[in-house]
Amino acid sequence: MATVSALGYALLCALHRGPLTGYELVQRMRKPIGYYWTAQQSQIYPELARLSANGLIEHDAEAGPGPRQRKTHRLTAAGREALAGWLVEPPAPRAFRDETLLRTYALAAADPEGMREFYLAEAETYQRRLDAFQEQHADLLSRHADDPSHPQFGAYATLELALAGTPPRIRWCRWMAEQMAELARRREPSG
Amino acid sequence: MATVSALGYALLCALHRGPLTGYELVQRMRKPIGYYWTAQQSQIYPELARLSANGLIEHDAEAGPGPRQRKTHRLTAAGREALAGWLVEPPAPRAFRDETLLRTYALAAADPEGMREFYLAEAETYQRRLDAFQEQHADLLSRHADDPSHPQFGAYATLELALAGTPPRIRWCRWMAEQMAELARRREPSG
DNA sequence: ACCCCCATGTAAGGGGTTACATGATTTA
DNA sequence: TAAATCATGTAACCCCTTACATGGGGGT
Repeated sequence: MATVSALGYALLCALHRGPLTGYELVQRMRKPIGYYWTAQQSQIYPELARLSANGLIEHDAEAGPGPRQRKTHRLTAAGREALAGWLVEPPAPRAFRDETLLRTYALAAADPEGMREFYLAEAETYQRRLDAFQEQHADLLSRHADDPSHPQFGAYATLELALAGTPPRIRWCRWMAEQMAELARRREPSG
Repeated sequence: MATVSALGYALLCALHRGPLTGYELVQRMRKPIGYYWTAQQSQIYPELARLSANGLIEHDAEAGPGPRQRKTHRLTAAGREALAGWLVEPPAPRAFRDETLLRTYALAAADPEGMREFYLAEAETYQRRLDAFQEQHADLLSRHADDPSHPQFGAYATLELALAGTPPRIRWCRWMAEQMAELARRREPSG
């Protein structure tokens, strides 16, 4: 019973709705799958080989356009079982790392006007991300994915969290920009 | 002009309020600094040596309790300058990875009752985290760290974001638990 | 001629985690 | 006597990122 890495489970997750080739998996995992997981091509191919060796996936092979075969991967019964077991396991606590928060912690060592621009730029970044999320959310809603028995409800639900979590972050960035403006005003009262 | 890693800047951030020994840095970075950055002891000591070689920090050495010297590190003028420059740089986009969201994406492959328990456990985890944040927030408030010119305003501000971002996550977990209950009810209408 | 898309794979290097190692002093 | 604390350092391993490599087919 070989252990499976988080990346391995990510691939099983990506395959849970139907077979995909390695190349298709690479495409999907460039844009984050479930809006919160990415992987590189150079990770994916070796991991597919490992999952296959462990009997969690299997593939059909046909002649590809290049020098190598095109393989279409799908979950085996063992793979479906391993996935179902993992899904309900409480996740091991991961270390959060957020460079913006790290900068904020040491903010006293920075120029307030520079930090004001920093937070405004952050707010814009998150605003653009929110716009993209809203677009995809609307698309899934139009396909009635808000029904928990809909096959895409999972993807819809990840967007729900993104839509709930992003606006507070944007408000915080704007609030930080104001605080920095206030600081700059105090330090140089006459300009 | 050697490049400095994110970890290197994290150490400069940790040192921005005054000198610390390697051991003290290890203690602080076990619990996340700024509530969003951690590092292991085995990373910290080599990184301190690199920062020192690059002239960004320097240290006094005295006899320690064990076989090695006790070193107290502080920022140099060059270190303070490097930190101030980095603080206002827009952060390189990092890959988010969230196992909970990954599981949610593939939720259709799981048992609804198992997932309901999963989300309830998640909600409790975040609730406990929120309680701890609120305690520290109250502590910093009692020391008037909500003033942007207060030396601890940065730490206070990181807590502000945590306090704004965590409740939506808890509400989402509870909502997911309800959705899973609804799904279970539909699949087994008579129990 | 050159670049992009399909399609799969390997190599090198950085960053992070877990565990090992030393050894004196304090606490149970 | 056993452990925890102080204090610094090393080794092995895994994961991830960037880049290299092959080679046919289609577009400009």
